Amino acid sequence: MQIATWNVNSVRTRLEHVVNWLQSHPAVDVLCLQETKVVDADFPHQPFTDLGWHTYIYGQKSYNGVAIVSRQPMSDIKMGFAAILDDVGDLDEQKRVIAAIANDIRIVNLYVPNGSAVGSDKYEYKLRWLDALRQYLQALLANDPRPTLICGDFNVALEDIDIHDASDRANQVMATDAEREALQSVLHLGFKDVFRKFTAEAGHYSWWDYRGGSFQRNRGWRIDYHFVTENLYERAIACEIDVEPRRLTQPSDHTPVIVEF
DNA sequence: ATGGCTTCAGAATGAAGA
Repeated sequence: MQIATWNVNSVRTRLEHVVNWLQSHPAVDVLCLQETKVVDADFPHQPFTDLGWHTYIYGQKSYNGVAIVSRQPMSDIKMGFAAILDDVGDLDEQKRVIAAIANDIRIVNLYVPNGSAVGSDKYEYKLRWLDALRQYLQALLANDPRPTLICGDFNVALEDIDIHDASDRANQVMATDAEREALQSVLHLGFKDVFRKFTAEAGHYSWWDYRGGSFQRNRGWRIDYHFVTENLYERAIACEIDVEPRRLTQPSDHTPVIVEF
């Protein structure tokens, strides 16, 4: 089984890229999308359903939004933190969480807030959101201990080797100790970075800034992940970043990451 | 260089992304 994650930076703008990619990667069973940037009523279901695929969406106007495209029907679709947590305050106003089950694997598709700038209101929101994610996953695993995968755009580089240049990381959003600690608190529930089962060295990235020729110079960040419970970690046989879509004209600034079990 | 691109929304001296 293959599961992929891809922040497409607008599913409507990237529709042709996404459909072509799925058609050229027939072994991918489930594709988790982030930053769909479209209200549910306007989501372009038809290009997917015409090819026999199933779509599960949780979107909003202009910003954020997550979706899952699956070759087979999925079950137990859960939108937002409120599907699990009682009091989520303002944390579901931005649509960033959708979960479902395929092949007895719980797949949680996430778009973690960016945080804007260290110390800003959005940065504080990001840290608060990650704490809610920890509570959400703790409750989810307690209610249902099946194999679980969380994937998506985490907007945090876990280690210095996940950044092309970490020298100023204390001042850089996605790289600060507080963000790493908040994400590690999530992972301490029992999740492991499956990419690192197969690849130890630096220089592998999933996002490159549109500006300054960052992709051509490979000045990237690895911020898109598959984190899996121990049973899935043992079952994983590959985890790869597919840089090819980043070479296309009018690309997303992120590229897909695929895990295979 | 509070920058450099790109998206959406809607008409901005914009907001947000990362």
